Amino acid sequence: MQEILSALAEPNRLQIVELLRRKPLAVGEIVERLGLRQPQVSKHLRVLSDAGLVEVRPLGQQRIYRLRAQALKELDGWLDPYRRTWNERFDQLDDVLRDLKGKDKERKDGRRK
Amino acid sequence: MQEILSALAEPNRLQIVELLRRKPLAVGEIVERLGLRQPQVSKHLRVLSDAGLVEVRPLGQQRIYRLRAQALKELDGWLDPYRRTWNERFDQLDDVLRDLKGKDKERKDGRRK
DNA sequence: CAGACATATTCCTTTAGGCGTATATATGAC
DNA sequence: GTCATATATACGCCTAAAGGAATATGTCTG
Repeated sequence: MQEILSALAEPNRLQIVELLRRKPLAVGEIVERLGLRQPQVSKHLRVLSDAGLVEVRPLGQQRIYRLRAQALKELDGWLDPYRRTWNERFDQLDDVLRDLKGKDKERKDGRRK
Repeated sequence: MQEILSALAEPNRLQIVELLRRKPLAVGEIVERLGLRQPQVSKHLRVLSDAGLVEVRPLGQQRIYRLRAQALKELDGWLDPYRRTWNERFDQLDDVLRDLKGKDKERKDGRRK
């Protein structure tokens, strides 16, 4: 998860991922579409690959990269517990206020849950 | 989006977010639970706040940080187009092979990763 | 007011990572 | 084999950003 997030955190890599959303591409195609230099694209693809976000298949002398759904599903799964939370009451601040003060202080502002 | 991702890419910050998933916390509580030093926690919270991932409310001399659902929803929304894709056929490689070669050569690479 | 507590900010050092250039590796055509 | 093409890797440079220590800011109590 950590690896996935830091892979996506780099702007050019995020662009690559979004490019690959449409369809798998060879390195050279990514190079020309993003206007980056070939070595940087290869390096970024390496990082994305290590993070499990893309996979490669050779086709002649070129390498076709495509997205791996699994990695994105992992990210999606990470969001799961948060989804549950933000549908309930997300402003539990008042509860915490009570926790922190706790010792039956008076509540002069009159706020309640 | 970019900002959200790079904020989450830092391991300690990701931990802070996961801590705050349960309930809002004061800075000092985060410090003791994560075993980090107070200035670093404040700095990380600053980054998270700039990215819109958390918000603060003062409570006496402490500051209560809590998650902002909105930011996570944004991330969730970013995944949307991918969700659609990975439910269909995600392995369009063969299509692309045909596109690139145009003629049907043999297909026996068989190598993985 | 002083003094405590909680948090934020500043300054400095160190490290991680991105970019550019050059080069290495691999495959196909001849 | 040589050459061309496609991609990967290595090396050095440079900037962003993380960590540490000290200090500033802010708030409460007496």
